[in-house]
Amino acid sequence: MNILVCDDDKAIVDAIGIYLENEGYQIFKASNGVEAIEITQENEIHLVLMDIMMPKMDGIRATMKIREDHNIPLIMLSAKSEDYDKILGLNIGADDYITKPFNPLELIARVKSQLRRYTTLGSLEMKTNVYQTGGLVIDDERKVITVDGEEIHLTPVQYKILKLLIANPGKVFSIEEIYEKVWNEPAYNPENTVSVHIRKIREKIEINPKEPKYLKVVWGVGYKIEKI
Amino acid sequence: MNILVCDDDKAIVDAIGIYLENEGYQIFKASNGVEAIEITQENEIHLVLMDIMMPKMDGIRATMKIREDHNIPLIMLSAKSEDYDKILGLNIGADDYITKPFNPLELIARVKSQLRRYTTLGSLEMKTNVYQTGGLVIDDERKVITVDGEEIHLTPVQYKILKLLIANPGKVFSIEEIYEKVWNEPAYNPENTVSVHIRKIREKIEINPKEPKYLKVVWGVGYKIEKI
DNA sequence: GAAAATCTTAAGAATTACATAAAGAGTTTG
DNA sequence: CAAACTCTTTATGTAATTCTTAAGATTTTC
Repeated sequence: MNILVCDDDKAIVDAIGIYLENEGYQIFKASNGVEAIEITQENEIHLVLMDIMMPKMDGIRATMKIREDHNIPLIMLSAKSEDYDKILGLNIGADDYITKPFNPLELIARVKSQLRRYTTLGSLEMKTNVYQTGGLVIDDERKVITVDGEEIHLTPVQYKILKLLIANPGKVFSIEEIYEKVWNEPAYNPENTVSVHIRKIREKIEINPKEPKYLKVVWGVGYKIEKI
Repeated sequence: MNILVCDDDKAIVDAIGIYLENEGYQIFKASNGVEAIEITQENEIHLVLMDIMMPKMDGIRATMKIREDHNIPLIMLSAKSEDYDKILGLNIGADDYITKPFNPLELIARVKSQLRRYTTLGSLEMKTNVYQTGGLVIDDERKVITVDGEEIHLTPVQYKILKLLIANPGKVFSIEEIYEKVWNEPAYNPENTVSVHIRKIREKIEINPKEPKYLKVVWGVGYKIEKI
């Protein structure tokens, strides 16, 4: 995420820059409105922190100018704590207003809040939880499994075992581990039980169960899903 | 635009209500978190103003709960001006934070700022509130359900269940999930209750309830509406 | 290459989850 | 306040899944 920090006081720009870089953001710096506009035009900026009082072009006019072309979140930053300025700033298109001096943690929280809204809006629950290896796909939200595009049906236990394995592709799970993770209880005599389920899963997902392509045994250790 | 104002101090709710109604907004009022959640579920709310300290359920928990289902702008409103609370509020999903006492003009400016962002961003969501799959259509605005053009009648609980499922087509919901989302309370012994309602819904929306076309069971997991 | 260990396969019994019907409790409506 | 409707509970039937048992096949060990 790229953030533009614009203030004529270089010390403030640097300080904010350090806080935000610690959070993993990429920082662009400007010291007046003209520079800020140029930077937004030449780079993909995801959020702007804009001081109001600046030489050349002040933050209010710069904000209006930026808003002509961009819809990114913009937080105003100013020593003026008078309400009139806040209201003006918010009315011309700022998304938030922070008065100096400010608590760095609050600044970061507000930046994150704006970015969260900007990036996740409309995509509430876009996490689809899909695991895949080779032609084997498992959609955990819809509880649907497909092999080479063809939908197959697994029973609940079979599904849980397969999901455990495919969620950690390549990792070998012992029979005890599988039993405990899937059943959520200590394994009593899991060998046969688990192996029967493995068999059933193979019947369904493997073209040739004798030579499994996905669900492989590791002799004396356990089973794994091959990472393809 | 509908705005929910939630505060246990009725005087504040009314005052805010007057300011916002003057701006042309429709106001909904709640005096604690539980009421707030109910209102967001039963009405189309576009913005929430949420106090933090309230009886029954505080604003922090109410915000988290609302965020599970809704992505609308939410402004926190609190006498606590300590930074910690601001940061917490913003981090759990609030879009803004205003400390009491506040300037009404600032409040309005922040409300407008949030709504501007919410409505213009991503051409937001001319949410039609009409869900459809195959010949099954549910118009949540008018609360009307049709199957192949023919209108059918569902009871409130049946309606909520069906809406939950069809709003997330293909997604499987466990019986517990259904119970908790629809009844808004922890599931005590939901199996029978839910399955009876499922039966009733099927009687009404399925041509042949024995072989449901829309409302399918996923064995050992839950129910889903088939995405057609 | 034989013995031991590990894994695979099959089928039926036991268990669990779901479907359905019907009755009683609670709620709303006229 | 009675009728109608809705929701929940109980009981029973049905279908799907899981477990157990046990024999056969494969791999490893000595």
